[in-house]
Amino acid sequence: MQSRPTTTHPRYRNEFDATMQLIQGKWKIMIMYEIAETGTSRFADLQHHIREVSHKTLTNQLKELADDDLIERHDFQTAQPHVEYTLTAKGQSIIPLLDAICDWGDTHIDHAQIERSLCDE
Amino acid sequence: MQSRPTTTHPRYRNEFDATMQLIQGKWKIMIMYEIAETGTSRFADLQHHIREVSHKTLTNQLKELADDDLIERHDFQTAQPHVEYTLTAKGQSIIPLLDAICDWGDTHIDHAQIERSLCDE
DNA sequence: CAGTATCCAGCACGATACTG
DNA sequence: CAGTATCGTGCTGGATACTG
Repeated sequence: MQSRPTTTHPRYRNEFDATMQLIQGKWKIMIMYEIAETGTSRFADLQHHIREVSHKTLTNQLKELADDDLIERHDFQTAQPHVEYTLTAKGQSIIPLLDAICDWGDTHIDHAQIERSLCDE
Repeated sequence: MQSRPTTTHPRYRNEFDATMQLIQGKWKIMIMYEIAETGTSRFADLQHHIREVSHKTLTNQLKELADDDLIERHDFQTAQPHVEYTLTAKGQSIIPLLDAICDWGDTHIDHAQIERSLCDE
């Protein structure tokens, strides 16, 4: 029904809600982290580093991250499909925030309840 | 009362996941903010300040915040029910993080898409 | 006033299979 | 390799009604 998000009414209740919407997917942060670490990642790379994510969900979250302008999708248009993902400026600007989230968890949450550490790497 | 099973197998994938789980409810941040501003809030106060939240959901999220030791529930045990909520030390420690989330949204998200500003208050 | 119980809609995510 | 499409399930949160 509704076509474009041009002059649509607000999609977020407040700034917090807005930020949360962008990073709330089950694997979005890990995807961002992975791309940030390597500089650029292909679809298969992400699949290998984030073992538990399903194919479909990885696709979806990459699409949402791209739609929200946090990552950029480069399609090399070759015979053998070749797509690379990188962080946008906006995406890079949010990394320190993700670090802060990681650090708070590291400091205030019982390590016994945490499967695998991320921040300390 | 109800104490959750003391099974110690990890409930969180990593620190980020852990932190997110605590603040991920639709109204949790607004609840935290409201309590932080006033110092202490009653159930009805929260209902009045966060108009859109349903009764049941407010109850649930307060319970989860309390279970996660972010807020504390004081029951005055009087004839007329009287319960007050305050932030725990852990709860107060997360406020700067919430501010950071708010600030990032304020800086990087189009204000036209945001219904009501929270950070600037 | 504060909390519980029940039922229900939406959606996020997974499993699987198919495409170029 | 990268991406669709389809189907199913579990969880979150809303509506409503009842309790002390």
